[in-house]
Formats: sequence, C-alpha cells, structure tokens
Amino acid sequence: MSVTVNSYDKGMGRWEPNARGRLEQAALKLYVERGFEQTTVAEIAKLAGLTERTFFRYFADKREVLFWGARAFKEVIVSSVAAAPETAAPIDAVAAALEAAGEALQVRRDSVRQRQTVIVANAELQERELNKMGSLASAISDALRERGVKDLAASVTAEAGIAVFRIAFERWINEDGPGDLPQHIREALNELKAVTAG
Amino acid sequence: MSVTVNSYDKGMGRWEPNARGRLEQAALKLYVERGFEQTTVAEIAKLAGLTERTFFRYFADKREVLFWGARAFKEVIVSSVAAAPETAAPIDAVAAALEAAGEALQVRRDSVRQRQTVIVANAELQERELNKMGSLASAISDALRERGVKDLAASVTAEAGIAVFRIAFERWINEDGPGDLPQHIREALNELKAVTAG
DNA sequence: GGGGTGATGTCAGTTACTGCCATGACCGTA
DNA sequence: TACGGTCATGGCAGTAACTGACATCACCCC
Repeated sequence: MSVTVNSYDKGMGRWEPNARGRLEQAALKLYVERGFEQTTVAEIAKLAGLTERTFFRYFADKREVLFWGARAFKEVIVSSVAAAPETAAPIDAVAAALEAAGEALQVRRDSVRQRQTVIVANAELQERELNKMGSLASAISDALRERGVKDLAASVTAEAGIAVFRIAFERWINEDGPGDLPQHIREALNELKAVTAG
Repeated sequence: MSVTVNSYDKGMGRWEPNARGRLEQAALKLYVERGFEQTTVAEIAKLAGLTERTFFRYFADKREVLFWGARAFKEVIVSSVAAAPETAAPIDAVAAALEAAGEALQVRRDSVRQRQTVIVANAELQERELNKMGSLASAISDALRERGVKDLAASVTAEAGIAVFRIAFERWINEDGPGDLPQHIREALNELKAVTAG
C-alpha cells in the first residue's frame, strides 16, 4: 500500500519522483499514528513504496527523517545573522534572526506541533533535537565571529540565544490559540536581560 | 580475563561485589583504548566478568554507562541551589552552585578529561551529554521555582546557567595546565551579563 | 533443613544499520 | 540502432544493540 499518487503520469521516469519526500511523509504519518518506537523502518519504506535499504540511503538513521527539514531553518537563521546591519549588537542580530525564523514556523503551526508531539514522546528524539540545537548554536557562533565578535562573546551570545528560543518555542507550542512566537522570543530575551542585570 | 581482584577473600558473597562499578571501569577502559563504536557490550561484560544481559540490567543502553556518575553531579548542583541564602538572586544562586560543582570536577581533572575525550569523539555520546545537560537545566529550574522564582525567570536563568557552564567547561577542558574552572564560569557569566546589557 | 529472595546466566528473538553485488531504465555517443 | 556508462534502487547476508522469559543457586531467615 503505497502513499504515492497515480504512477502512469506523463514524464514518469523509471522511479516515482521525490523518494526522500515520500519517506518523510510516510515516517511522520506512522510516527504520529503508532509512535516512534512502534514503527519499523521496513514499514515506513513499504508505505513509501521503497525498501528499507533505500531509507538508509537517504537518512543516516531512523530519527534523522524527522530532522531533515531543519536544514532550511538553520540556513535562514545563519544567513539572517550574517545579513544584520553592521552596527547591530550581537545579541540583537541573533534575536532578529530567531524572530524571523519564528515567523516562518508560525505559519506552519499545525505541522510543527504534530512533529513536536512525536518528539516529546520519545527520549531519543529529544536527544537528537538537542543535538540539532547545539549545532545551530555553533553555526550562529561562527556567523557572529565572521562579524568580528570575539570568541567568548560569540559563544555566549549564541548559546543564550538558543536558550531563549527553546524556552519561547516551548511556551508557544503549548499555547492554545495560534499564539505569537516572535513575541514569546522577545519576552524570554527581556527576561534574560532582567535576570542577568546587576 | 576479568578485571576483578582476588576472589577468595573473606566475606565474599556469591558474586563479586560492585558489578556496576566494574562495568563502568571496564567500559571506560575499552572506550578509551578502542573508541566507543569499536567496543561491543559483550566485550565490556566479559572484561567485568559478567554477561551482556547483566550489563543491560544496570545500564539502559551502551551510552548510559558513561553518564551514570553524573547523577551525583546533578544532586550537588540542585541541593546547592536549594541551599543558597534566601536573599540571593536566582542567577547568583545558580552561579554559586555551578562553581561549587566546578570545583568538584577540578580535582578529578584527568579522569574528567579522559571521559570527555571519548564523548567528543562520538556523535551519539554528545547527544546523550546534551540530554543530561537539558535534564540538569530542568532540575535547576525546578529548584528555583521552589525558591519562589516565577516560571519564565526560572527557565531562563537555568538555561542561561547551563549555557554558561558548558562554555566554561569546554574552555577549561581544552586548556593546557590545571586551569581554573570556577574562574572560567565567572568569566563566561560576566560575558553573558555584558552581551545582554542594554 | 526447607522455602523464599535476588543477582546472575542462558537463550531465542526483533530490529536498526551496513557492505556488497545485481538490476535495469535512462542517456549520450558512435 | 546498438552500445556502454550512470545511477537510483533492490536483494541479501551479516553484525550488534536491546528485550523478554525462564533457569540457577548461593544466601538468608524461620
């Protein structure tokens, strides 16, 4: 039972197109329905009309399929930091980048929430998410250094920014209405400034 | 070839004592010698004079054996936060707790460094470490709330504290001499205050 | 001395993940 | 039109992490 559409289309190659996308879709669907642990890679592959072996050609492991989309997110943030006006203070450049990325998430709130539900239900997925966040912090730190920010300041600013984002994201995703992620980010950052003042 | 000592001692029970400790020792030894991935659980168990099955009774997975010792670390920090004078600002309570824990690490610098070498060489172990740090942040956040700190401030302070600690730890572990971890913590915290000021 | 307890062993099974080789439609080129 | 190379995928065997069910047997208590 494949998730793909009609396959007698014009221009069809030897294989259905977008194998990676089909695997992503199939995996998310099954993870949501049965949970991460109760889903085998073989099942995902079958639903996508592929084999287990092919799954592992596209994704390093069973978790990674949920995080492939985060690449774009990272790129948005990094280039936004790099593009901030030269006069902007490091923390402001980071804050602006996070708010911009936050707005991008905002419009896909339902699917983001679905994905997050799967992640919070499984410890291994939370680990992977933290890992991605850490890698994001490193990337931000690098981008800040490119702007001439000194090592320690760059590290601290990037880590603090990520911490702020994580808290804001968690509060936003647990909210009832559509919410306002950028607003949460501003609030958390203000709180950080308050608790570190003095 | 067991790592245990003479087994005809007085007071010997049916089994060699301290199975968990023997497994920890054996695992660290092999992880250092061959690397994490190149070591099988069967080998660890054999070196400790036990079986694979018993390894998994003590540790949830192959990674956890490296992090069991972190429990004590967490307890020190949490109780230190709880024990801070009522008048202390949240960020200062956390900073003091981290410095205290830092001093405890300082005296075991060599073994800490050995363990860290294993961890940085493997992505899965880094994930687990981030996970432990996240759980530590939650625990600190809870301890702050116990002190009457409001939710958002508690989260932000705890996460910022962990970020500061991580940066300080990394700088300390990569240093040549004995170094001064508490000093690094103070410097990183001051930097955080500087970049968030204004 | 007999039964209960608890740490360990044994064994079979599942599944994530990998390496190696095979397949066959596509594409350029002679 | 034939031919040879490319490349996404399939097939298959193997390793090792992890789990559940049951067996063992020294120890302890009554």
